[in-house]
Amino acid sequence: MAREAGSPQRRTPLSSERILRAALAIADEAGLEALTMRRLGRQLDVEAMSLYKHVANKDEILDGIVDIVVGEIQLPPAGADWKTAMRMRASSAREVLASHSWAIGMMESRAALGPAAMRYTDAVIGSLRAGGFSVEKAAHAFLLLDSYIYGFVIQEMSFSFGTSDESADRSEGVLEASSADQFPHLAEMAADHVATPERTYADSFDFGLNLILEGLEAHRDG
Amino acid sequence: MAREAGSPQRRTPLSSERILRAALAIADEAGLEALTMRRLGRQLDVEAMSLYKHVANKDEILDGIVDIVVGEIQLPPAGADWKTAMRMRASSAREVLASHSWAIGMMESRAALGPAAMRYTDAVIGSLRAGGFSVEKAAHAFLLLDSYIYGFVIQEMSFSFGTSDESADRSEGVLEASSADQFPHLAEMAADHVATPERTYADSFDFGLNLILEGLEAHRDG
DNA sequence: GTGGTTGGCTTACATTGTAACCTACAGATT
DNA sequence: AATCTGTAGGTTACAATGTAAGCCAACCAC
Repeated sequence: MAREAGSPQRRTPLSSERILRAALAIADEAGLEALTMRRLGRQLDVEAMSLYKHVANKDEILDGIVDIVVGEIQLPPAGADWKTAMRMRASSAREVLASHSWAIGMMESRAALGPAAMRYTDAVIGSLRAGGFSVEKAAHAFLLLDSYIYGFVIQEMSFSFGTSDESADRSEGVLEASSADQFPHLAEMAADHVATPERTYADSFDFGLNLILEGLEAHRDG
Repeated sequence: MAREAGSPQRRTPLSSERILRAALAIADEAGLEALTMRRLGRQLDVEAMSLYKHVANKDEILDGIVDIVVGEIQLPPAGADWKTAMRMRASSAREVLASHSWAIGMMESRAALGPAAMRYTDAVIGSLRAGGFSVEKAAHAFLLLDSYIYGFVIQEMSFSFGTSDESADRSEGVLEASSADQFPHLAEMAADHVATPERTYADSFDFGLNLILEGLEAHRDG
């Protein structure tokens, strides 16, 4: 089981980075509920308890992988004007969060910002301030934009019938059987959505984002 | 241990409603992680396994209490114009979700809409359609508004230092020690926030909500 | 060398969700 | 009334989880 060519019997030593990297891989491939200490140990070819020599507990691992994910989000480019900067970081955030679909659910519980989250937050606020927003307006804008991004990803995830087979069955059943008469507007919209599978979400995201950006521009120094 | 005065030895029988009600109480009072089948049984003066005569599994309970919470959200009043209707249901949603702070974290994982969620969704869409939105525009508006609401509550929760003691310590420490020079914009904003404890969130919520509503009005039949 | 630190292993335990089975009583049937 | 049957509860048991405690071998500075 030698990993390094250099010393034949020696495997590459553990480290918190290696642990986090492996934890992230498991969460991405098998879901957050599959991320157990024992499985993480197996992945790293090590006993579960050995992990505790490098991390305090599982929560620290969870905090760590969330911060890694946040670190993948593209920072708003320093030179660009605030609107395009926000557009870029927003679509990057949506992309990143959607590709680690478990991450959104953790943002809520994990309170303290990791280093990447601080960097990200600071950069976003900086971009807004440079664009002419007062501290207070920048706070409002930041909260508004991030609320939209997070909330959108949540909904995008929870409506994702199309990948899951049984949920498709269930939702189709529910929508067909009962709601046609009981919930006419829901049925109408669902019927409209059937034709357009996923393109709609990207459109919707851009629609909302543009609406918010235009609104912010109008209120920028109100 | 008789509960009913009528028959002295007989306790009030279990039912899925009673179980859900008790589960909701536990989650509210002690947090979602305190909601275990054994504790739920204890609360109802019953063995844990007896619960399974009324619910299929724990997930069904979780789905159930989420739907109860959604049911607490005030539906958009049918008569009112769409803007005030949206304003009312949005602030009700924020209030309800904030008072069951565990609920937001579950919206993401639980895919299928429960009956209350369907009623709610249908009513919101109906209100928008009645206000002159096309099916497509109503879908956009719905997604935008709900994204904002959910995302806002998430951030409101995760920034809630003030109740938790240790998180206050931590965040203050982090913000003071390292970030003053490394993250100047973050520090600046944090300093600004120190003076205003919670009033700011209500203001911010209204600001964003108004901005979105105005934007939607402009795009209503674009 | 030697003594200490360190990174891994082993064992163990409390807590979780839940499967399988048992029991006693409420009503229906005879 | 006597019997049957379904059901709401209890009991036991098990596998999986996070993690505390202690052990040991290999490396390090001296």
